[in-house]
Amino acid sequence: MDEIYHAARVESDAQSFWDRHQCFAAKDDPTREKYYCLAMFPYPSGKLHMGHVRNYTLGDVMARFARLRGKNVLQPMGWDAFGLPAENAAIANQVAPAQWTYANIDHMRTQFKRLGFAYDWRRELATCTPQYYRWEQWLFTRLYEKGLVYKKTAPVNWCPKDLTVLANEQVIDGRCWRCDTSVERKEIPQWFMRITAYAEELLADLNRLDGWPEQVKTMQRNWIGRSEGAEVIFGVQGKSTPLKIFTTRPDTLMGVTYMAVAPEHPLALEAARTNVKLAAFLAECKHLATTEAALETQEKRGMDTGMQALHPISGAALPIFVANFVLMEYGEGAVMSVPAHDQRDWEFAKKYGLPVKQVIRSADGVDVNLGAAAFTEKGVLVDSGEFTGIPSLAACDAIATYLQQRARGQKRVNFRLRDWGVSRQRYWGAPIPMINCVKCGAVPVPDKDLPVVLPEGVAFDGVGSPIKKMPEFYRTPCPKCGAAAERETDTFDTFMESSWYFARFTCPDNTQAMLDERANYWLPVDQYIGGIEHAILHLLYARFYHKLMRDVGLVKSDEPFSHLLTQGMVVATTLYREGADGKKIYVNPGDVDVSRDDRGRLVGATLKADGAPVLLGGVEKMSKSKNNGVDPQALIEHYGADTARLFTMFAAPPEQSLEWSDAGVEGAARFLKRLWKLVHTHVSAGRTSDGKDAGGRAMQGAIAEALDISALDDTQRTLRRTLHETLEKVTDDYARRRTFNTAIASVMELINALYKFDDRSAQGRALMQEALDYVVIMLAPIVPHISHALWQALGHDTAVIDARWPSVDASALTRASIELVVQVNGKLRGRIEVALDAKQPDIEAQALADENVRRFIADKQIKKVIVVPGKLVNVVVA
RNA sequence: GCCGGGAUGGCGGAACUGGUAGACGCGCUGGACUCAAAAUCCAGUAGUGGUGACACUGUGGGAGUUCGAUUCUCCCUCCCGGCACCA
Repeated sequence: MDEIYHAARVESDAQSFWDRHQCFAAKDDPTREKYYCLAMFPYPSGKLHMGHVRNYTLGDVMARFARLRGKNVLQPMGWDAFGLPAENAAIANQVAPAQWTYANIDHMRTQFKRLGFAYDWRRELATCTPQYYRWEQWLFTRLYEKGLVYKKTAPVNWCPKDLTVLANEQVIDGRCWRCDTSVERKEIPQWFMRITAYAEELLADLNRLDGWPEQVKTMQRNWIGRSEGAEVIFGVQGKSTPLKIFTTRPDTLMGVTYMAVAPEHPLALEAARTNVKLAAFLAECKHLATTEAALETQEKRGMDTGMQALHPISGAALPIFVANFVLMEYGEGAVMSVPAHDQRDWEFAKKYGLPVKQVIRSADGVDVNLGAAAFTEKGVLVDSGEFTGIPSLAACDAIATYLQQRARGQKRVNFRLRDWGVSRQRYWGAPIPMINCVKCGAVPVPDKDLPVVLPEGVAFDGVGSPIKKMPEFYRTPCPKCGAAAERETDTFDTFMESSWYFARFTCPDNTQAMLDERANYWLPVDQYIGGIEHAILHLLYARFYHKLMRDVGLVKSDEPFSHLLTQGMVVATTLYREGADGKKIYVNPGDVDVSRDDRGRLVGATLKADGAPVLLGGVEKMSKSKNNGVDPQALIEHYGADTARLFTMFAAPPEQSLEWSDAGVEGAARFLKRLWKLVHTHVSAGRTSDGKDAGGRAMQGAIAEALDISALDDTQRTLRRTLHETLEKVTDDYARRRTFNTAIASVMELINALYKFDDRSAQGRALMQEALDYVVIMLAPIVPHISHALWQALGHDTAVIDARWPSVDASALTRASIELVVQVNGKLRGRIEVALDAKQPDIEAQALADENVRRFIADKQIKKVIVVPGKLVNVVVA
């Protein structure tokens, strides 16, 4: 064993050992308990950033821990390879998206390997290959046959100057990010997946996901947004088509004073044909991005259409307004407005001078002041005809029943969840396998013609998708009638690929089917790890997809991920300069020199290239678009993979967001050096007699004699108790709490204790051997390379990855006495040492005898004494 | 705007079920070793007062529950994530 720790050598040795022995090639083995550990696969953006290192180290730690506990582990890796950044890179660098993507994958794969992750690389997949996306196309056509896929118009962000569809990310303050033109909403036909058909099940099954964080389940519940209420049908004066709405408060129906419809609603469009001012208002409403945030924070505005709705019970005529906050794709594109009992309606009514009619009073008789705000609580109905005097809850039922009997409405459950729009008017994605025939309509591509391959060698001019200008791609005969037809040139949302990759990893080599029986051995994923930013969209779509695959007979389980760990984001300060047009040009933290105040806070930064200052933005998620990712490459090259892994695990608990700073890495490196030195000192003290090597040659055999627990002295016994207490804590931290930072801290404490334990006796060395063996195993999931080397140095014939996690020796944990804290009125005043089995009166007496405690009690009267066994005594005085 | 989180020394964080606030690490200060530096080792390190034992204050701000609150409840401030076309 070398005296000095050489990370680079140790790491390449360990990695070539794992390679040589195919250590991480997962084999289906129904006789063994399987453990499928998966970290969300990366988008190949170019190079790894710190968020990746954190994410994949977490996964690797859990996979390696499971292996030490005897599980049959699968841990694969692949690439979420379709997406917008490849198109941006294509425009910026004149390189085809495919070429750019594959080059990034190659680079990032090398970086992954350098970090020593225990992946089964034989299963690697990239979603941009036809071998992968053909099955997604295949499933889509199955779902079309089942009626779970349909086409309808939906709005997109449209730049009228560039004549192109923009992603939400490309709309900045309502304007196109390239040309600054005000963006418009444009309705175009798009494909949808009927996720709403699974809304009830997606909601209900959250209750069975015991291994998921409560906050994620809450977010998904709120997103699905199940609400009970009623559908109400209002007549429209002079029209045959009624106005249908949904409300969660049918009890307030008698308080409706006006109706509000979306700017795209047929009634609005009709009214605008003869009303110039209204037409102008509708045009203005188009200049709004498609995001809900933009919708909810804009000024609420409206305009009277001049049309009248007819109240379904009273028959009263109600004005119909167009309102910019009502959206066509939510529900029916229309709402009933009750200003007295809904705050948004109240504000709108105040603004436009509409009547406010109270129909609910508070149940406890407190006066309601509608001059100040709406009264939104439930209560008792007033001024509501035959429903007057009924409490809200009962009134909801009564009114719904009344409406149903007259065919003017009914009880209904409504979901906030909307169907999933999967069409993208972009190039770098999986082609949607549909053909549009003038005669037959939309026709799915037959199985024998799949996959529909995306042409890769394309020229990219930045305006629209290249395949929309390639007749050789889109011209094709109709599979049904044979007439000339056109392929769909839109591609799938990239969430499609990431919704089923976890299943494909179980059988990536199958060229005949999407999945096979192997999926049922490995699925569901036992541990899924990924950023909290995916709490809703990705995780909900993946759950939906899993149920779709189940219902076409591909998998047997109901849910894809039994345990979920949502890692906090790695965040960093953003740095930028303002361009000539006022737009922010983001600068990478690696390209600047920073200055800090004496408290270590960032106060300024200058660009290395020109020495001139750059501006400080907020602290945000590390991302490509904000250019605030920290490149871990230099860190790995300088200190090694183990130090990088150790530091990212030590810096914060996994679920917490982590603001990156380079400080502290040194401490992780120092710890590994101390560990190495400790083992080296122990090993170089020589082998036991049965080790038989006085000449210092490499050899097999024990380094220390067998441990005889009964022969230990007090100091040795104390150390052994510390060792087993540490093992107990670390095991719990790994298995239950997943707080690897505290596990590392405990091992650091143990190492500090081992440094102080200077005992060259035979039993002292035997104890040191046990301690070092355990330390190496406890650290092996986090720093696998150095552990590999140290395990061998400690005289083991087998590799540490094949070791078994040790068990706590309960007998080592016993102690004769315990320290209790003594408080007076809740403040710490003393400590006492009591026997483990001490009785309460004896403990009280001992506590009251403490000198400092008596000082604080003085002549005051003792009201009571609280004894918390094993913890403390609190004396309460008057 | 809505939904979900977060805030603890100079810094990252610990305190797991309401029971010793600040484990572990970084940084800093002093010392040892060295011609010197680096590395390493030892000691100290929340603030204020005190030579000291120790005392008082202290977990974003305000109120409350409790013998006892970083932890539970209510209100507020700021920060972060998501909001359906970034992934």
